[in-house]
Amino acid sequence: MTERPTRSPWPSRRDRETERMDKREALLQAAVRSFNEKGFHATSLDDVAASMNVTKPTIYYYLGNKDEILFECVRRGLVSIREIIRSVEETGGTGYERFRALLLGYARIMTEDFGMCITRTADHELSPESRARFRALKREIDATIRRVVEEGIADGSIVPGDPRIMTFVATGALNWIARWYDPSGPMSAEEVAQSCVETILRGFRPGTIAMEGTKNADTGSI
Amino acid sequence: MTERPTRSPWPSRRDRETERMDKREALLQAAVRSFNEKGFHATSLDDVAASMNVTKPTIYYYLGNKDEILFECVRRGLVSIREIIRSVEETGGTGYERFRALLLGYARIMTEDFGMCITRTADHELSPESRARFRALKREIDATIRRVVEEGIADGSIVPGDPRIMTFVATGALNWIARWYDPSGPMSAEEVAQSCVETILRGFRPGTIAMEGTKNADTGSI
DNA sequence: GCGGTTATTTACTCACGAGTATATAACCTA
DNA sequence: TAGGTTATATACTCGTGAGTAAATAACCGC
Repeated sequence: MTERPTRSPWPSRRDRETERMDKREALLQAAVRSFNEKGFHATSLDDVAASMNVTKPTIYYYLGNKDEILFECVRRGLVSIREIIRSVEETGGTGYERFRALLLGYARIMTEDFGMCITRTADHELSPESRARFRALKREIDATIRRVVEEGIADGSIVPGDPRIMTFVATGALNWIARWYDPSGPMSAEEVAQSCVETILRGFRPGTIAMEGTKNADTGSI
Repeated sequence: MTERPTRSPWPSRRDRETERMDKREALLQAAVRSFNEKGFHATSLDDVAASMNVTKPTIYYYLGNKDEILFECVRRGLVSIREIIRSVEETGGTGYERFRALLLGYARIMTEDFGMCITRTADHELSPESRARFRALKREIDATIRRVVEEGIADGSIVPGDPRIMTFVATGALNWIARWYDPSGPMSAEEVAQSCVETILRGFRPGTIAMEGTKNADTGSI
């Protein structure tokens, strides 16, 4: 997307570097799509390669072995979540407000390829080393969210309860999006994210006092 | 557990039949445990057999092929859920009351082997035929729960909203139990089930009017 | 247009694990 | 104790797919 003048037939060094990255990205995309669609084990690297009109060794050249590929996929998803959380943490506001913004970001990521890959990937599909890193990242995210819940309870903006369970319930409901959301379905990713988060926060019992709009600007809805 | 007098060394026909069923059950248990722990693909039937001191052909004798075994595991979990739902449907009460009882039963099953297997199993791990039956069962359960939500909204006992999303959020949060619950951890299955359901129903915003006890008798808590 | 680097392919190896044919043991019945 | 049925094991086949060695093509700078 960098604008350059009339393309020379002799690509510059920078072009070649970009091309290399593009190829890498394309292969990773093809891999994550296949992992999500058919599952990690049922995905053969031959097929992934073929889908991009190359052969298996090319995949090894760009991405490494199958375990490294899967780990890179979930890593990206988890890093996205971590970044969302980090940016929310900086905004300030009550625990509840931060929790809400954070869940919204989390939910959006769950509708994307790398995000979906996180919850579709079971720990034991990764090598022991990757698994340890995978778990560590998840634990870190979990701990951060839990802390926000605790702060919300402390400042009275979130209903009291067991923060561990509350975190699992909220993230569990969002993780599940990755298992049922269909981009070609009737709802957009953004609609799904917003309505899921609203439902989680609101609960099922009537009698809640406040009722926030579903589409207020501060959530950055499209 | 059936009490019989001093055991004869010549087993009756009935004993032999029972023994056969016991063996079948034991093998199925061994299989589902391994599926849950190591994943379907990483589980070899040789290992399952070895864990019960037999060899692979014995598994085929009692249980059929790997796909049939997995399907039987998820089938059992789903049938349990269906039965819970059916029994709740008969009790009557407001939509909310039935919804609550139903989620509680659902949550309990999610802490058990066959229940866990449901959410740990991705559709594509099953053969096309089993997958179709798996999906049909899940759809049926989902539709029933959604109907209860709709009835609750209609009778004013459940907060208004999109019943589809509400069902996915509630069941998603409970499905996730199967991914983090550790029987050897600090909380009992019953405690987990109750607190998760409470959290889902209550939501996160302060200001809810009623506050039900977590351990009232009508939920059949242990 | 030569030498070296970068990119990609062909053509393998190798292990693993599902599924099965066949033997055989155990045991029950007549 | 013979003959049949039930239960279990041995010892294989076979496909699949990860991973790699080695050849080769493409291209770049000089």
